[in-house]
Amino acid sequence: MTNLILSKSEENYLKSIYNLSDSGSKLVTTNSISKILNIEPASVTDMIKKLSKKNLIYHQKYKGSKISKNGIKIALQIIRKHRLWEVFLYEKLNFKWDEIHEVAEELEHVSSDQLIDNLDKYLKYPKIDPHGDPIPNKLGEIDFVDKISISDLNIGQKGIVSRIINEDEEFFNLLNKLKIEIGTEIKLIDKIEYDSSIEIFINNRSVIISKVVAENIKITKV
Amino acid sequence: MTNLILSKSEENYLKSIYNLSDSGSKLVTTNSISKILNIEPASVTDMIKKLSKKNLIYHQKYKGSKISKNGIKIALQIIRKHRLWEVFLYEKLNFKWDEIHEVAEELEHVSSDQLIDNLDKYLKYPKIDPHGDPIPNKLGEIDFVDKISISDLNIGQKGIVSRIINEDEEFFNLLNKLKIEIGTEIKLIDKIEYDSSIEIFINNRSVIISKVVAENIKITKV
DNA sequence: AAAATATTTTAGTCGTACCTAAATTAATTA
DNA sequence: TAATTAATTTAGGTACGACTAAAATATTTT
Repeated sequence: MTNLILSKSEENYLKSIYNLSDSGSKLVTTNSISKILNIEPASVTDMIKKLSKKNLIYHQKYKGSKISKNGIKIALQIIRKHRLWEVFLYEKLNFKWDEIHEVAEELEHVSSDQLIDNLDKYLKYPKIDPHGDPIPNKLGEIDFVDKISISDLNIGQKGIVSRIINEDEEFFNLLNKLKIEIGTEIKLIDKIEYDSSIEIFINNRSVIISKVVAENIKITKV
Repeated sequence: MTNLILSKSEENYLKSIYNLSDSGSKLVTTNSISKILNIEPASVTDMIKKLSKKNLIYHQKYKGSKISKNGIKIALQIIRKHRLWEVFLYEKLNFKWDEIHEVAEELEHVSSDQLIDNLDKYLKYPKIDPHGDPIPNKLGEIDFVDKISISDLNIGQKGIVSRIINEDEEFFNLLNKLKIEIGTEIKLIDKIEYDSSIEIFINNRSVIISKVVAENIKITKV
């Protein structure tokens, strides 16, 4: 039951369902899939039936969908491809950090195990992609490092930037200006109650960042 | 009229029509497309209508199809992508010579100009792919070096292997055994009338190769 | 708890890209 | 040149993956 071939659409649905499911634990609603894929709910229902029949998800009418063991396995392989291609685009082809996602969305559907294994080797078996997201290995094993938002730190605590969530260019420019990248050390100076913005110390100076920005920069404590 | 987006199928048809047309000069029959793509003639007729409507080919009922200026332009871009990916797979990912075609067939349909331009740069603007086929540049310009078959040489004449046509593993193994690759010098010793096989001198020894093999090894005269 | 609202599913369509069977046109052979 | 054969097109059908409109179910509000 592992070697079934999925269409590009099926792969995209499965990936989205996995991403919405909190590593496979949560029920996923039809509406949430509809929103993330920009496809009408009625169409989502159709695909849910298809994926159910293939035992990639379990579906209870009007309740929601849960991704199966095998579904997770396949989703992780798609995510692995996506993130390896992102590393390739970023490191070898000099794509900007905010340009890689879109192209990787296409490359991830090219189906060749040899291709992805050789690419992995060529890139020296990277553990994270340029956003800081972990790359599953060939067996689907993945490092779940628990990452917290900057605002979860206590005042005075330090952390290392380990994941940057947002993908648009504006955000990318802001990070560039602040010289924030994966690996940058951050110290929380103060939380401003008024608008939930926070003051942090990076690169030898203190700056204030908004709540939204803070939420999109994940860190690991040191 | 240049920036229309084509489906994977449309791209495959267009590429096949170009390849069958002798660089755009010859009329291409519905049957020949059917054979090369392994698609029934009736289906080919459907697609011919579609491509005609988009002015990528000209079609005369019951006569044949001719690829248009714009069709050639697009076909050459697809071929460019295919060959650049072949270079990448061969040189960077250590694919074998006979393994690259299939994967490149998929990669060629990934649509991103930035991707292909940066790949080109990364590969140092290669002029030929691992089979010896010329790679069109960004503008669609391509080196048409006239290549002849070994059997077109006169006895005693020398040539350099410049293109290897066949793609299967058996043929690859044979070439490996004979140590024939792109760049190898070949001298024609004799033509054997009986079965049209030919005797050649390579790597300091003489060998006899069959008509079929000879036809699949193209050379340039020295 | 009934009514109103939101979510999900069903039913019926549509374009794409393929198919088979039959009709039409072109090419070849007798 | 007439008959046969081959190539091509037309007509009608199918699976996929999307859609809209309407029905069914769940949730929230009054």
